[in-house]
Amino acid sequence: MPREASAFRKETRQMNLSRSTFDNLDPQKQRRVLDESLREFAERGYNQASINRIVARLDIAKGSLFQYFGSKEGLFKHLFRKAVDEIKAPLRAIRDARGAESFPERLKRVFSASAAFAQAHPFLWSIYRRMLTQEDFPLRATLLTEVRAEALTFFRELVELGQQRGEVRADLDPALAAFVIEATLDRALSAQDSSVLDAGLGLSADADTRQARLDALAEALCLGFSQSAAVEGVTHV
Amino acid sequence: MPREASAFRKETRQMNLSRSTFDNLDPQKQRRVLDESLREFAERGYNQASINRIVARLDIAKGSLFQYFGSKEGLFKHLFRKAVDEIKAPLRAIRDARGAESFPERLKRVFSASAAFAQAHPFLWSIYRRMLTQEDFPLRATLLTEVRAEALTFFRELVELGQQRGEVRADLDPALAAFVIEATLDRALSAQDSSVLDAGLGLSADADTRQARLDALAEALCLGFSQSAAVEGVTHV
DNA sequence: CATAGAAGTGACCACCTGGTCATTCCCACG
DNA sequence: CGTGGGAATGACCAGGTGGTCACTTCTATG
Repeated sequence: MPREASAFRKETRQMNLSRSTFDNLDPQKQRRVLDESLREFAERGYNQASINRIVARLDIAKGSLFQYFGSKEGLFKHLFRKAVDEIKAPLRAIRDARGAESFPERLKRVFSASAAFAQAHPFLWSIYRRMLTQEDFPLRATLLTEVRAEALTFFRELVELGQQRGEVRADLDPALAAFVIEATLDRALSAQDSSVLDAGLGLSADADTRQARLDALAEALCLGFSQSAAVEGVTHV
Repeated sequence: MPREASAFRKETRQMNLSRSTFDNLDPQKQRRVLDESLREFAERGYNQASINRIVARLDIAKGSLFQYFGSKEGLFKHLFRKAVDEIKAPLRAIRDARGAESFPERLKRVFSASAAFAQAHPFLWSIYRRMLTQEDFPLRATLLTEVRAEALTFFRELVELGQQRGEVRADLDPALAAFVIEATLDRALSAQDSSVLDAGLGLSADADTRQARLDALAEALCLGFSQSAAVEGVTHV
């Protein structure tokens, strides 16, 4: 750590930017600190996460962490801000991937892309899920509204696009459909890490099975449960 | 509290059953203790729940609680056992409500009955949800296999019954449909207490709107998203 | 009334938490 | 070399936690 770290020090010194202590740190150290903290929050949730534990694992003085972020909450906010940005990017990528695919194909693609993201960034995903369900995070309302609105809007637009193409029932409420999609996807993603949540569906099994089950879920949402024409008269109003 | 309490004491003494201290208590006191503890666990989750706070609210010595239940975990398990029973009962009631209704009607009925239960027993519902998503409860695995398996089985049977009646597509995987139903319902019930989860759908609005939205959700699941026949060729394998 | 045995009590314990700050260390500069 | 100033440190703090236990209080009974 000495060589490059001191080189970086020199550089910052020369630029004489008086940023915060943490910003002046060797980027490698920054990453190490952030990664370990993220892991702790992801594994334990906000309240159970322990600064002492983080510091011990980093082999760093406790005072340092507080010098960097001011407080536990400050550390968490810093982490989360970064996470939100990292989550937004791939979501946008999927949205902007315009293709000639049909609505069901697109939906399947979104499902598997999301699953891949959740698996590639387990800590981010874990923190997001904890915030959704755990109530006592700082800034929960603000952050959640922000992220969730983005996700629901994304799904809504997907549905609306399908309607314009005539692939999705015109009388379907896009917001409602988005709600169902998000609920199903969320549970499916949770199930892939937890066989007890999976309950035998196969989402926590090997990659192929999982993929097949995700596709089947998307398809079930598209086709619906009902035997085509027969029931429509009964159910509609 | 003196009169009836001492009468109860006498009674237990006469039966000379040497049950646990807590069992010998005046039932009213038992209920008070259980209710307040349930509330604490529901509001804070297992780890954040504080024995000190419970005891203070009950105006009881801390030693007493530990005499009753041995430990924090003991108290929780006691609570939990009672809760599981109370959750199972209404589920069975709904299942056994046989009628001539069509599948979509039944599904709507299940949705609104569940919503009613969640509203009538907010503490039970809150603990159930916390355990579903929070990992660090004692007995979590037990709960999930016991209660959730029951719920999923229930939904699966509902779907299978619909298939026998020819109301539900025969090629639909009942377990998969149950998964979607449970995911949607769970999100809907969570949304009714939290406008941030609701995100404008109307589930956290007044009773009428909520009811309408729940019905609409059930209907969307039945009809599916796709424009009837057209898409089927594309999506199915 | 005396008493055994159960119920009730709260000071106390070890441990852990987030947070502080006087001090020391480090190193680029003049 | 000496020095200025940012980075690093860890003993220390007040407060909260689950849990203990020697003690008192109650009361149904002989």
